[in-house]
Amino acid sequence: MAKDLAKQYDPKEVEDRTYRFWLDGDYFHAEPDSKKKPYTIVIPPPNITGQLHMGHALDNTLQDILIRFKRMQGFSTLWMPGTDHASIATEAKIVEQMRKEGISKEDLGREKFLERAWDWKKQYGGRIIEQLKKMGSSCDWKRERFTMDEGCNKAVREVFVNLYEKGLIYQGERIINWCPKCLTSISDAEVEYEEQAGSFWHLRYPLTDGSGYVELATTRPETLLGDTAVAVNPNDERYKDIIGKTLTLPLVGREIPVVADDYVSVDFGTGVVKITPAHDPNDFEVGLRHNLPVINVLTDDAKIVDDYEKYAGMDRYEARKAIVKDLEEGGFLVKIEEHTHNVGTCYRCSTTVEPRVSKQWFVKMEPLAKPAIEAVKSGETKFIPERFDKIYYHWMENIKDWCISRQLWWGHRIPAYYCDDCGEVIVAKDAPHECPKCHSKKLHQDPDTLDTWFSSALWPFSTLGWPEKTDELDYFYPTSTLVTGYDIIFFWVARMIFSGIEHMGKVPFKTVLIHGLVRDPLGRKMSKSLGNGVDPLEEIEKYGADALRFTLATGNSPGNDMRYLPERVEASRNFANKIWNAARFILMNLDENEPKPHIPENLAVEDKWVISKFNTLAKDVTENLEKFELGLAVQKLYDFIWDIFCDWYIEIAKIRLNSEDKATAKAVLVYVMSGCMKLLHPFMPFITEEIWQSLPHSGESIMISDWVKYDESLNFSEKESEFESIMAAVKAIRTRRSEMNVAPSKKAAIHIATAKIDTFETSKAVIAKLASGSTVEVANSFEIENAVSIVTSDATIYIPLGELVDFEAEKARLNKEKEAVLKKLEQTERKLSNEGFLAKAPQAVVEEQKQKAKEFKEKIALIDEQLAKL
RNA sequence: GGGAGCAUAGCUCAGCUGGGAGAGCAUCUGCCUUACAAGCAGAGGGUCACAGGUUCGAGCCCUGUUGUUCCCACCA
Repeated sequence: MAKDLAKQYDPKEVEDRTYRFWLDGDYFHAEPDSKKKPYTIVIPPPNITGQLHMGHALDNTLQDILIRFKRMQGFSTLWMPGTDHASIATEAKIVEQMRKEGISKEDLGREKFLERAWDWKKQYGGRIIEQLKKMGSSCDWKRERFTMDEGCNKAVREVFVNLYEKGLIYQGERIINWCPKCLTSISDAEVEYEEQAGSFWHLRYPLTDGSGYVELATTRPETLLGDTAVAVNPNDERYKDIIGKTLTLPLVGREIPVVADDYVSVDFGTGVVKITPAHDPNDFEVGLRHNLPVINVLTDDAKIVDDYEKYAGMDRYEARKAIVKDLEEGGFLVKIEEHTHNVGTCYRCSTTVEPRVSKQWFVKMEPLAKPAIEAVKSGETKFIPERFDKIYYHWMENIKDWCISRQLWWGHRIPAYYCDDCGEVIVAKDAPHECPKCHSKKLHQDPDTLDTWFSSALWPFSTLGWPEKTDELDYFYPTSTLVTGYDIIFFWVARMIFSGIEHMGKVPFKTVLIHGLVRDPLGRKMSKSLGNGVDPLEEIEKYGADALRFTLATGNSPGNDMRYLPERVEASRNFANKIWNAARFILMNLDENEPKPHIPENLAVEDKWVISKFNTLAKDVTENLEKFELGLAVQKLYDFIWDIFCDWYIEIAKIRLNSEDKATAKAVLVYVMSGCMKLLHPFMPFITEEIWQSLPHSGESIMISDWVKYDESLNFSEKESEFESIMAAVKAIRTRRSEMNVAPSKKAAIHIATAKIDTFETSKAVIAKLASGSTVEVANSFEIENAVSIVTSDATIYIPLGELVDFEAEKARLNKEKEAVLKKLEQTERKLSNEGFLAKAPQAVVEEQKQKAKEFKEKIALIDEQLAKL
């Protein structure tokens, strides 16, 4: 940053250059260091298919703020980066791409398909990493990982085998959620429920003995083909005598029993439920209890199977229409009601999922969930904000076994092998050469892959080298803070917690900082289909990365959503510009060999005021950051820099820079500016580095400089309040002049009558400069004609503005002012006359009120004095 | 059906353990004051959703109501 700078800050000129400088300096890299304490964050690995969106921008801004803060505090700070293979999302994209070329997965074959997927990874996997760099993210890129790299693969196999051997992974024929479009099973967590308008078809099934009909209602008439029973509540008087009888299934002609089961509620619908064990999770359970056959009537892609000639090949909704029509014609349809109900959809493609019985691999959850609940209850892992505890407990306590096998090719292949001769199942880290039971060499591996979240669950330790015993694992695990959105607590956070406890014996992180979603100005989720997403890269291009980061950090409180408004980025950009210009001003006043930042001797009152305020700021910002109140911290920095430093201190410094005493003022400017850059650095890394480098400094980079520490000896509270008297006078004069429409160019003499002569005498020049005074005189009292009078709590100020003075207006104004003060005095006195208040309120609060009452009374006296003169 | 969040200035939101209501944007007035018009100085604007309660004192704590957003839950 040279001294002859542009009036406006140009982020484009600074950002890439500065980022390269950091990389060249290797400042992002962390090593285990016994002399330092570790601070670790693992990045939520973005999908290789992904492009940076506002959610990433927020998430990574928060992480970078914490990382940079802790790095400056002297921790050995590791931010572990990487990407996720995102099995289902990536596979879907590649299949889609192939479809456009007219090729199917089967055409290509597994091996070729995987080659293609790896090509995709090579081509696009790095894209989002480059985008994260644009944000200024200080990740340790030397340690970048991928969920399907060799180390992670090894960790996955290790975990699978461990859990299998402990009996915590098993294979079973169960009802699972099936996506007919993705053609794979998905876990419960991957199903999203949405309310849909549907119908309730009332049907009647004839009793086989010809004694009548049973009426029931269903939302899915097409599943009738797979009905193997009808159920009623055992206590339902209406149906007591048909329990045990059989019905003839319409259209199919199969005889099915009437069973009694508590699952059926007496007061819903007709009290009769058709049971289709193959296509409904509840029915499946009922089927188990009553030993009912399971008849699958749908294919992989949700078409009717060949067994039902008439409907074979129809898709489930077509079949529904045909079946309803046939039921109607056969006299089995009683009526159709409108009915809204929850329909499960695939979280990736939004297709309605089809519950389906199939053989899958599962993780037994209960034994894993228990210690994971305990870890949060005991405070080993803390959620911020705390309310997410409850959500977590509720999920963990009601968790069902986790279906982990996927009928996909892109992912970690399940390390299970089957003997073609004897059917033995072998689960092993490495492919076995022969069957341990019958020594056959004819083995084949399970074709399925694992749920993407299976490998991300291991991320906090697989990235540190587990299952090897590495120094990194020893030093950086458990990690310190996990930063993520509330939308993936179940998918990821919960699973990392139980995995960490199970495989490492320790929770994976101490704190989980939860943030909300970034929404559009109308409060809607940003989405591709709505087209309301804002591209962070475009915003960076337009306003700079610092402005974007500042916007996302400001006003963001943990767990809450925020709206992204263009005006706010603009305001942030303006703030960056403000800082830039403050720096320009300071630089143009510095000498070639200006000393490094220090606190000089002979501080003036305003110096002590600003230093004391800055000292308090450092304390507040540090405390806020330590409590994860990033939004509060950044707000305080904004207020200090703009209001206290720029609008007051720099303006005052202008006087001093023309005087004898300029060295002190320069030193204070440098000290405070440089310190502000440090405190602001975690939030706005680029501009702060640029400015810090151009100011006198020691060290290579601001990002590895020492954090500002609060220093009790710099707390000048008396000088603060002294200077605040001066500020109050300046503000009061400005307001009066403004009310009277006096141009700032019109200077006027200022006379200050006060008991605090020394205080005001010292700051005469300041008052003259900031309040447009031609001269400033201070005395115990003045007798001045034709003057405007202004009363503050410790002074009466006269400004002879001759012709502008309107005595009637003056009188009215003074009376209005008196009125206002009287009201406040009344409030205060009411408190002070309350015995409860005097007896129970803390002494300090009472004293404060007494002091106020005194000040109000003094001010009223001064006003009365003025009124008497008019 | 269960649970949670939110409701503060025209708009978007802060307000950290209860002690005299804040910011940005927008509006109005006056300023090119030698860092910044992406700026400076000033002004207006709020029954802190509603109703109770606890307390000397409530935007903040408790109860209820209304509105709104979200999460969880297999009533066919």
